[in-house]
Amino acid sequence: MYGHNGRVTTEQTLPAPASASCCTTLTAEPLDATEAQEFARTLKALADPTRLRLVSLVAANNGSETCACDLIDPVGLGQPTVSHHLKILVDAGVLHREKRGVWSYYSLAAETLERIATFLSPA
Amino acid sequence: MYGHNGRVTTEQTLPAPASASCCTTLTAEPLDATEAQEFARTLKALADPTRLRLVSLVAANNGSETCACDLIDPVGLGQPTVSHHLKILVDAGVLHREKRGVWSYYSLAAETLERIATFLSPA
DNA sequence: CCCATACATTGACAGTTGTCGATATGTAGT
DNA sequence: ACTACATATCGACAACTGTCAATGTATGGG
Repeated sequence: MYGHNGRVTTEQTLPAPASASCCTTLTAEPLDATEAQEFARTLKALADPTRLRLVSLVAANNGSETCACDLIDPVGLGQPTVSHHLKILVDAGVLHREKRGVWSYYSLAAETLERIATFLSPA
Repeated sequence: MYGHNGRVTTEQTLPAPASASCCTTLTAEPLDATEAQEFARTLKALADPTRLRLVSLVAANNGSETCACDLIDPVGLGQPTVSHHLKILVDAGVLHREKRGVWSYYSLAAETLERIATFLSPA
């Protein structure tokens, strides 16, 4: 996989955030195994201190665009490691990536965060 | 640990959900490493399909109390495994445990869910 | 006192994850 | 073409995780 045609921008490894989970909430009714797995996947992407910091850095920088190079120093890890974390966040639909020139610009996927937040919201 | 006085009810392995993070949100300003680690810990507890189902089962059963025995069949895993997951959820402050007689009753820690939900809420 | 029951803990094991150094890929400038 | 640079991918490795079978611990009933 990972064709070499260079047109990988804004990749969407997932077909979509799935349909059934549009209004599902954790505390309303018992989750079936499929819903559980789906939400666990997104939560897993967020459940890492480095990735939380990456998301917060991108979000805080909302006005101007954030490229990967701006994210390496703040988190204090190697470039491949940061790239790895960003991929996980993009794959999970938490961040969007747009390649332009040599740079990759990241932006927040607010919809996903919103969805998870309301999913977890009790009552 | 785990004293044998039978009065282990509502154990609180954590001193408290920490103070600084009372109003912190993911998207407002960059998280420092400590805040990130703290939220990641709670998110990690939730980032597993089995544990999500356990929480939803407990929450859905809000009226009557939920004992561990009621949770084993629905998730289809062994008793030790379920016990293990419940411990993780209790340690993370997502569930409360109250031992009474031979049974352990679990209830939702809505505060924690609320806190995480508002933390993730964008804008 | 003994047994059945409910739950927790232990030890083991495969699978996953976070990190790194090395390398590959692609872009832009000279 | 060559070089410089930004980013992604690969391969490796230690650490962590989810699961189970076996065992431990405590409670209540005879």
